[in-house]
Amino acid sequence: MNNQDIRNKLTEKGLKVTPQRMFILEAIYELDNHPTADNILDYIKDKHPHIATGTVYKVLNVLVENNLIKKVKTEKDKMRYDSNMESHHHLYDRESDVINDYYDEELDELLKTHFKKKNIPDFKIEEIVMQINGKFN
Amino acid sequence: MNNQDIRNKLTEKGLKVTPQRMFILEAIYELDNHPTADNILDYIKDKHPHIATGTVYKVLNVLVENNLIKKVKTEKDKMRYDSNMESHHHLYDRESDVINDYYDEELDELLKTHFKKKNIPDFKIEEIVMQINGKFN
DNA sequence: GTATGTGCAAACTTTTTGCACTTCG
DNA sequence: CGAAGTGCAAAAAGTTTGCACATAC
Repeated sequence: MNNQDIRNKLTEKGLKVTPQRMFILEAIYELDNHPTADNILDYIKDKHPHIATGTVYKVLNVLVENNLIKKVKTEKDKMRYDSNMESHHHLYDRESDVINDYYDEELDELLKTHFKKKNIPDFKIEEIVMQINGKFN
Repeated sequence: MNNQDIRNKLTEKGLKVTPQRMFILEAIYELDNHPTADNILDYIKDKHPHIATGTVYKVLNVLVENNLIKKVKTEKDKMRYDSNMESHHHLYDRESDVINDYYDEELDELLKTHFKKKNIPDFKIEEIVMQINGKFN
């Protein structure tokens, strides 16, 4: 993911390209382990000490609203952000609060078939995210 | 779920039975739609105006640690609590922030079979919770 | 040039903490 | 009686907001 790609992602959504937005998106792609706002702020502050905390939160909200990133919540309090917009699931370790992405096309196919025949009354499915809780070793 | 049942749940875990713990557990069973700490506090304050906010949070944490209830996270800020300890999944509507329980034994069986043959390296699965995002109508 | 974004600090919300007092077993 | 739980108020932690100034297009 180079600078031009990031720039394109913003312009595709009709968002103005600002240095802050570039840094923040870059940070989320770089910090691949579902960073918190704080992680992102730390990462950016090294190179660009003048960015404001409020700006980071505002930009993160704009990015979420424009489907460039996703919010992920764990059982800890902080909100975390996910740059991965493809269909994927999460392996989550309560103890360490680590989230890893999990891809499984066979599983997705299985779910698709299952929910095609098994209709849920009064509910229209848009997306299925499995949270697989357990322990890394 | 009567008072004696609730009392038993506490004693089984070796927890002291206090009025506050009774009210809080009762409230979570009663407020079945995955209440927030605030919902619980409101519900209890009607009958027992002297309960302290700090106590509610402390008790909720004790109940979670002792596997009497679960934390449920959404994309919103507040933590929510689930009295349902059986294996089940969640239907979640982002817009209204409503969570409904979803039971599907056939699905659970499917998942069990799938993950038996599909081993995830370096990870030991303890529990699978599906968050099915979509819209209620 | 103008709409939009940013910096900063203050405020807000949710949750935690410390400590004196109370209660359960 | 002693260990554990509660109330209260203060504060911590995370996030949002308002407004003057700056910048992208």
